Amino acid sequence: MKLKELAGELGLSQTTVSRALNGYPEVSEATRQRVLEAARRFDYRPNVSARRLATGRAGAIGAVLQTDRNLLVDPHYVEFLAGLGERLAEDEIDIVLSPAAGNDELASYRRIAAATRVDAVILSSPFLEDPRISLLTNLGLPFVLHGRTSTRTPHAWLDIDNEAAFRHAANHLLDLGHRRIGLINGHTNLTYASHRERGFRAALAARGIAVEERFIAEGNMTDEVGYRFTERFLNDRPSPTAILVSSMMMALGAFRAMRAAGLELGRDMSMIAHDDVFPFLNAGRMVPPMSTTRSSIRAAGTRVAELAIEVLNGRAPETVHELWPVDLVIRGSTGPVPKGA
Amino acid sequence: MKLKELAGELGLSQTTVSRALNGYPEVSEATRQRVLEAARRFDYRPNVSARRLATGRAGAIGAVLQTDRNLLVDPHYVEFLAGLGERLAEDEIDIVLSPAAGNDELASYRRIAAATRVDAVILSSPFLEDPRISLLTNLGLPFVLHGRTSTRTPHAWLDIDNEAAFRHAANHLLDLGHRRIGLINGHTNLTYASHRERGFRAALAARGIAVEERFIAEGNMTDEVGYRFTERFLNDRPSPTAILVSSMMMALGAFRAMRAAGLELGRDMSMIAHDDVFPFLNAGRMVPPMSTTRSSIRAAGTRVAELAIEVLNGRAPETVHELWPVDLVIRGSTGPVPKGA
DNA sequence: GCCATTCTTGAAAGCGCTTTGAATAAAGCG
DNA sequence: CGCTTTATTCAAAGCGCTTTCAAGAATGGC
Repeated sequence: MKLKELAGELGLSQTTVSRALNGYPEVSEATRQRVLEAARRFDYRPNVSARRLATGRAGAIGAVLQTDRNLLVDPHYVEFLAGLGERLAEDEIDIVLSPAAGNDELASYRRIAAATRVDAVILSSPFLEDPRISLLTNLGLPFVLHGRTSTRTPHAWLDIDNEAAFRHAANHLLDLGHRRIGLINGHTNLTYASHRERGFRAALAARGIAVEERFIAEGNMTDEVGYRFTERFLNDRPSPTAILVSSMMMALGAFRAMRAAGLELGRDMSMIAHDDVFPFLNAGRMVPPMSTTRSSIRAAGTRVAELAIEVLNGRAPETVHELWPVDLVIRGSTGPVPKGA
Repeated sequence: MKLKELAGELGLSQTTVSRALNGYPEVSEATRQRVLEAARRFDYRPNVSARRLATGRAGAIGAVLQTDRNLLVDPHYVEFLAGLGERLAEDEIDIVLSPAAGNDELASYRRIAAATRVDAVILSSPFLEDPRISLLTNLGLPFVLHGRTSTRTPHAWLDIDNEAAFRHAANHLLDLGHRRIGLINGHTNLTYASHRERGFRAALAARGIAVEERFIAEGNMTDEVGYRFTERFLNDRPSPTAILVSSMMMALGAFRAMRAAGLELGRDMSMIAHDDVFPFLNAGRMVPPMSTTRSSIRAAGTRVAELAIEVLNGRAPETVHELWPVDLVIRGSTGPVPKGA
């Protein structure tokens, strides 16, 4: 069933039917109802390609899957995508995934822009200096960034307040009496990791406590990396009495390392981890329950989708800035400094 | 730069230019070269929507993102997607992601079929009884299944030989003298998990060894679940001297649990885990190196993409069946039964 | 009751590409 | 050399939808 046929059935022109279906105002209400009813009855579905050709819109938003940069082909990103997709589906916008080999990443954005298969793209996990921003701006391909960069080019972004989150977390540990605090972070060329480190340092500095550089580590946000850094910290005497960790994955590894060292989390050592709120990884149900800085990455995805839609509808990208506060959730993995430590 | 303009520049018709670019034989080699050169020079990019409209193909393949079923929004699936996308990109086929709420999953496939935005879909992690197969068959939407079902409806699939993999793994443990062997599996309503259990049971049965049901467990393939089951196994005396584990994630948890119980992996206890070959989780570099049943899920994605393309090009889906053998890689996490166990 | 508005509707012209059917030029054959 | 094949090229007709431009019908003001 195509538009022409439907129009034929109704004894109307394609024009009118098209308008009725797409909610244009210059159609009488009676006609619109008649058209909608018929469309339902004949199960009419507009041909997407035809519509896209006619409107010049792709009806899709792009996301790049970093197949090489391990870091991003990870649960954090998937959760974010889930949120994104949920919202886009409401507006019948597809999310098309472009896998990109890490080294020619920019080339892949160029390809995306040239191919005109998407109306906008979503950027994630930016670097402090991220060439994608100016590239896309120059290419004229609309985008919304999840995170921030130090780039001056104005653009749309949504981010969580990583700096404040880690400042508060560190403050909490300081309040508990901890003085040797470790930080297991993501790679600090990534903005969020850099912001977290900044927050961490700020908290210590505010109390005149020197940061011990050997207790600051960065790496992929995986269990394994969490394990190794924690192990290293613990072999270094005097070792930290508390650590701040950038992801729950890393926290799992850290936890393992503590266990392996015969330490009990929450008693012998404290830990606060950043929790992106994965459905399959409940910080509150762990043993002991994990103290976290918490912000749903899925919710961020949903909102980013919304912002992208607004931008496509004409909202000026440079007016789109959202900075979300982050909850600090104190549970059993944090406690006072053990005696004699 | 559009086709018409390019043709104008060349003094050729659109027809000829189109054919030259698309590799049709009825163009002289000289002309083809001239056209290709000009296309490069003018950076000509065909408009995808136009091409899709003209060819009647969506130029996209669908994949459903289970946003509710925790299980699938997971690293395994992402790896698979990465492989899929890599291959599809070569043929300029988009992969469009549809997030689906778990309960109305079938509805979302119906929507996809109705929307005609994709030429085919990819199915993953099927259940033994999976209604999607007959649904899609009835809807006439081509698909390739990664995995198998017990459904009789003929269709295209690619799977790894999970049964043989776990049979071999169990056999290896039996050869080492183990008699109490545990199995930590994914949910057995999923085919692959069911096949693995079957392989496991077959191996024991072949040697006349009774399976101890309390050492068979299934759950989400996460670190946490691996931890809990292993802990449970170890508290049950006599406890298993070896376990078979369905994913590396679970294996990490199992490892943690052993550590916590003061057991050394590879000496006090043996473990073989299934390794989907994640770039960020190297079984060989763990301590001790993990013995695994190994099969790259990314490679499977690549091949599934290829098969999907073949199906779209006319290959009969019922002729598309691939069963991949699985490597058994013995490393340090397996050893003989400890004395006195 | 007349003319200017405001509503509704339609014919037709694209959107940029592929593909059919035809025409022309070159080549092959006896 | 005349005629059939074969190799190249092209004009034009879609693909199914949106949208411009125009026109007819209905409404309103005076």
